[in-house]
Amino acid sequence: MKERKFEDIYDVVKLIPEGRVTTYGAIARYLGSSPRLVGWALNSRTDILIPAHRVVNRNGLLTGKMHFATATLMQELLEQEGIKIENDKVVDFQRKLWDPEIELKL
DNA sequence: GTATTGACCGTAG
DNA sequence: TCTACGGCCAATA
Repeated sequence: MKERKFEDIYDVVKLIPEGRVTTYGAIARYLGSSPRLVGWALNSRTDILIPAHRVVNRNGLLTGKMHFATATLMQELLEQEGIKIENDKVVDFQRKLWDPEIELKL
């Protein structure tokens, strides 16, 4: 795979099914890169259509909500998919967690 | 070309 | 338990 890590990140994020969330670290580990690349990729490439609202940090906290059009947009989108948000945090986060390493199994 | 930063994570004190 | 620091890759100034 000669694709850049960026392309891989977008590809993985796009593969996230509705009602599921993933973490920066999970994607980074799956791609063999560092979590910063994931967050930085989304922030620099917001022009690309990707369900970035399904990507949260290790604690299930919506850290990147501030980067969306509105601080509540991320929460609304997640709730729209059936994910409950409480205090800017994903409820049953571990259960809704979608890890590429587990789901894609390499 | 060098320095700093970024939507993070893990370990150490 | 909480706080602080390093690591990783790429982009911007």
